[in-house]
Amino acid sequence: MSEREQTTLVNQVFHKIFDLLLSGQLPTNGVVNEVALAERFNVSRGPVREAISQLQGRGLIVKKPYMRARIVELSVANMIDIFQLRESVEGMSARLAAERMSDAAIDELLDVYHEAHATQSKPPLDMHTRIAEGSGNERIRSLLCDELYYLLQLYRTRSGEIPGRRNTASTEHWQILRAIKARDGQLAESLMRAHIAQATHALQDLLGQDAPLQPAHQYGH
Amino acid sequence: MSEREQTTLVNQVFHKIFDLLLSGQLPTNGVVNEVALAERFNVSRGPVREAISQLQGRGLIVKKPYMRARIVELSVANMIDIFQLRESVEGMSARLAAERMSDAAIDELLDVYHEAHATQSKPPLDMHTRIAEGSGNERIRSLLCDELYYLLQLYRTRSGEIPGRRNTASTEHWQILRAIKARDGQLAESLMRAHIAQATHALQDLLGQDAPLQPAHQYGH
DNA sequence: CCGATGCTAAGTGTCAACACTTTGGCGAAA
DNA sequence: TTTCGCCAAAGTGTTGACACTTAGCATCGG
Repeated sequence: MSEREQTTLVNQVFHKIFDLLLSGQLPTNGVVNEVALAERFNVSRGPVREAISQLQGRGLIVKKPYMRARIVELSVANMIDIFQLRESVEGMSARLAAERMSDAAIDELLDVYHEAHATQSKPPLDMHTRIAEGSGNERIRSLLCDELYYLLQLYRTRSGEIPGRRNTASTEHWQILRAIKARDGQLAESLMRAHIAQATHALQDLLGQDAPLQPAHQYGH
Repeated sequence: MSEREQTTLVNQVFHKIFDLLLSGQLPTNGVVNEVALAERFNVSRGPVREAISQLQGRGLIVKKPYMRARIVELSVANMIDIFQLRESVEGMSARLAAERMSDAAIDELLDVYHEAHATQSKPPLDMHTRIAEGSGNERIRSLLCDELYYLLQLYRTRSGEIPGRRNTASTEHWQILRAIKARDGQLAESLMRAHIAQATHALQDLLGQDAPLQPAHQYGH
């Protein structure tokens, strides 16, 4: 982590702020202070401003003109929104991957899966990433891997995993990969959607009983 | 349109640059010059920088660290990417709208449709926007109405409408609205997806024969 | 005692200047 | 003549200071 790209401060600051978000080390309340961060990183406010702007673009921070920036509410309701979005987009991603990935890439993906399954260490996110890359649709890949990725990561470290998922996820992944290998786009899409919808339902159950970590009001506009 | 919000220069500059993009008045090549724009608008480079950054976030401009920013390639291949993304997301949007919109909102939407159909003037985009708002999923609404909206608008003014669409679009819209009215989420999703997939196929046919306006290479990564 | 009004400090938006990188063209060597 | 490396000019990244807005607090009137 020490040898980041030496390009542009903005990127470095972006990741530093993100690391702070992940470890929960941001000022007691959810507010983000530009000058405080600038001093903390020994840079000017410009890069910090831009980094915050990018974090806003990725939905991690909410900001209105002269109001202070606040880190996004990670309410269950918000996560349901995100999972519904993922359900549709990752479904399409799987379909396209089944139709367009090269045979070599599919085999490599299967190998990676077997390794991960054997050691039980690899996070399942990697498979979703690879499928998105295999979709050949840059717009979809960017949405899943560049935009939503950070939000998901933040949610996972803040709220922990969704209960009772990890067991079933593995077999679901296997089925999806088989569908891709068989070049069955429709099936791959259905399986991927069901895979994510299951997590969504777990979240909806959570929402039914009580808010887990934070209040569940909208962040909305 | 003259009475914009008087908030923050960045927003004004953002829209001014976007208007320039729409009318094709950007320096001969596709490059975007910060200082030139700053002088043109009589503002400093800061706001222009941030506005460009936001345009980059919305995919209208591509930029790497020290390289000049360039306006995005509006190739047919890129548009296919976007339409595939829309197919999945707007499908989900229609499904959620069918399940969650209030009866009053649905009736109002039907009224708007009838008006538009009578005068034949309103752009169909408005219906998609309203359905996205009706989905109750802020993340999806934002993606469709805040991010993709500008790209679509830019493409339409640059490349014109997709041939042979406007006739069939109207009846397709009507079917989708009926499905929503009937609270049939599955049907609404299928119809919406078919509606957009049809446009996608028209684009793919275009891609098959010749690139219409601009070369069709990837804007990649 | 409680609520509204004006004030002060903190924070954000904007600006102009400085530092670094790229780009395109010129000249020297092969 | 062609190619490689250097150099100036243009453009982007970064900085610190200034202008404006908001949030919290004290004071005042009810």
